[in-house]
Amino acid sequence: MSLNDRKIKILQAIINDYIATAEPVGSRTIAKKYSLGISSATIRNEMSDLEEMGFIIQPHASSGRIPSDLGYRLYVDCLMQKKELDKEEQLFLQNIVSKNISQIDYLMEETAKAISALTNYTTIITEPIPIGTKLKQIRLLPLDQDSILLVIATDGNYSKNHMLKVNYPPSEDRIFEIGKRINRILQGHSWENITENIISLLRNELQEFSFLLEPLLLAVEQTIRSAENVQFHLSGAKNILAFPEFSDVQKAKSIFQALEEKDLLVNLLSERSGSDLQILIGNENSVQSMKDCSVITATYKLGNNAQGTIGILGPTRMDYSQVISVLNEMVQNIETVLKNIDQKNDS
Amino acid sequence: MSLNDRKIKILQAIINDYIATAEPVGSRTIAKKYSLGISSATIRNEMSDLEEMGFIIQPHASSGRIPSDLGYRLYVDCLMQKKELDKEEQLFLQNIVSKNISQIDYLMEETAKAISALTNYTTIITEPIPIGTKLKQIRLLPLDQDSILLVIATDGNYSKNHMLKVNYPPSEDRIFEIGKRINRILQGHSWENITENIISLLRNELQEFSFLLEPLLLAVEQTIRSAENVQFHLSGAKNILAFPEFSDVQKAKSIFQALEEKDLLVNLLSERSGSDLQILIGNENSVQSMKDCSVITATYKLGNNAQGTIGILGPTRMDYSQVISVLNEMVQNIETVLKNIDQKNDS
DNA sequence: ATTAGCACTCAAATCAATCGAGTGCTAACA
DNA sequence: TGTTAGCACTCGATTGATTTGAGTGCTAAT
Repeated sequence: MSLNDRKIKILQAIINDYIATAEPVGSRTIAKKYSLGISSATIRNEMSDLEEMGFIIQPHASSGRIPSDLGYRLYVDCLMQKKELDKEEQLFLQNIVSKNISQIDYLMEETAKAISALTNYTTIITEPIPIGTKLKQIRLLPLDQDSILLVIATDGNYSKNHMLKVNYPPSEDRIFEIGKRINRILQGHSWENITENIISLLRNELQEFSFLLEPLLLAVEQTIRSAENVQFHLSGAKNILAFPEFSDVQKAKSIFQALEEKDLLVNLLSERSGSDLQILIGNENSVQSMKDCSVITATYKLGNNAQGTIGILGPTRMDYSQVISVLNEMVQNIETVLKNIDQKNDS
Repeated sequence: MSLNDRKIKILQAIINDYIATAEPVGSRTIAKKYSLGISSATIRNEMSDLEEMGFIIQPHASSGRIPSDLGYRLYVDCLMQKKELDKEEQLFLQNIVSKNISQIDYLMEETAKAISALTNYTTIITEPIPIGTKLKQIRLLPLDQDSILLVIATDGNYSKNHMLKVNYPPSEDRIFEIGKRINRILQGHSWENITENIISLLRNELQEFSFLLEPLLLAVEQTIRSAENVQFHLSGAKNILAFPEFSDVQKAKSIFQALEEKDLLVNLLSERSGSDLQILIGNENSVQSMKDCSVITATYKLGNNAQGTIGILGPTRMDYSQVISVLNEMVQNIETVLKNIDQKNDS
């Protein structure tokens, strides 16, 4: 018994139909809707073979067939035809990137929103930055009579501001000056690097403004920690409720549950096989409560060894070809922009 | 027929029981669980009266009673006893605030998370800032050979950074210098205020770095827009799925739908009657799909005329007294910290 | 005024009957 | 030998009848 051409056509018909309707597909349906030139009886015979080979499943004895994980796997690996995004969709995605170049966390947040809006699936993006992040610039800017804005920028195009309140503020020039000194001392250091030694250096430099020391260190720690943290963006979780396979609240809830566990999702996105585009179908992913879901992940590279992952999560009968084109398009957009930045940095 | 003491005791029992179980409450249940010293028959008579007065409803002829919106209203206005948070909960909430003073958007995000974690309801926070936001400080910081960090701070303790990429960067000193000039020109202006006139001033000052002009203006616009935008934080939406009243996926979905419409929620939170704490029960709120929900909102004042709102959304049978204590505690925490800041600013 | 007692109501659970989409198998056919 | 018409069969889903039980309202006795 071999996977001849006809069997493949039938399998493809089943998968297409099931992706569209979420209902088990019967032989008569295929005979009528897809003009394969053979009768439903013949199709039945072939389907029986396909089931024996493990590509399709009969949920119960007198129902139609649905694709198995293996069936989807074959589909994804061999049968699926690439879909081109139309101009409108391409522009939509390109716009998201080009409008948010200057702030990477906004970019990722908007990317997640855009993808889930376009696909109606759930989007998860991780934005990892290598550990050992170093301080690049620290500045103090006078704002009010008694507020100072502390700006901390680190490796990896990351920056964060902190508002410091002071009762007896130094003059503007002094503030700049103090900022410069702090910068001179801390620049280039990672958090682990900031020893008692450096702290006492700071204390010396700050002199009469020693009350700034504590909030300063706190802010530095927070900034580095949050730069080193896997930044994480999730969007479109509610889309899950739209799929009939999750019309059981219990199922929906267990997925929402999983979606709130950041560590679990980070793991899910990093289950990878070196390939840029990875497709995990049903039980292939390790999260038990998501065995009816597929996750398609793509990595985008920020140059060096920093890379992030975009994952799209939907029911196993998701529209793989659409998702893949969206991912490809988006990764390409992001990489074009970020490589651009990186090349410049390397020069 | 008057609302005598006994009727009130019975109503209270019904509401307490229904809040706990989400099941219609019968006369026998009350007779057994709450030792009111009267028989179920008497309770039945009283319940009949309470129904006639509109405080309770019989979902169908032979079922127990559930509180009506009016019943909850009476409960909330008169019957409910205040609940004190325990030390642990207080500390938990205080910590959230004290750990996030320096960045207001983080503070609100974390506040929303904390409240929904503590109450198991859904939390919505708006953080409105009066329009006509003015630029307070603009600075350029050299970062790399070819990246410049543009820092823009506005009224209302708001600031945002933007990464600028340049091919032929000026020297560090020049960068500072240009930043200062830009600052001198733009400081104190609102977006509407930036006329052609000012732009040409800028163009003059920038001279050979005129290529900075466009990204600069774009960043200024973005920052002001996002400062003036009602910042918005939503957390714990998935909690909705845990309540039996929303075990119908359709209902859950329609609520999730509403929760994604920012404008609608902003309206919901601003439906107010001047009072600091507002409770909208069931149909009292204007959103049709949320007629089975109650929303409790509290305003926190940032001094002057800037104020934000924290809203907690749950089923009408939510634990009003818990939610109110959490809100009071949190508003107090936030105001203490922010008033502190504001007093200093006014000095 | 309260309560025991009882008839009554109605949603929910249970069960049987029916329906129909779909299958597998067989025999006939090209 | 591969294909197909035909038919018996399967089983989930739907429908309807029946039972159950929590709860009520009313009445008459206390």
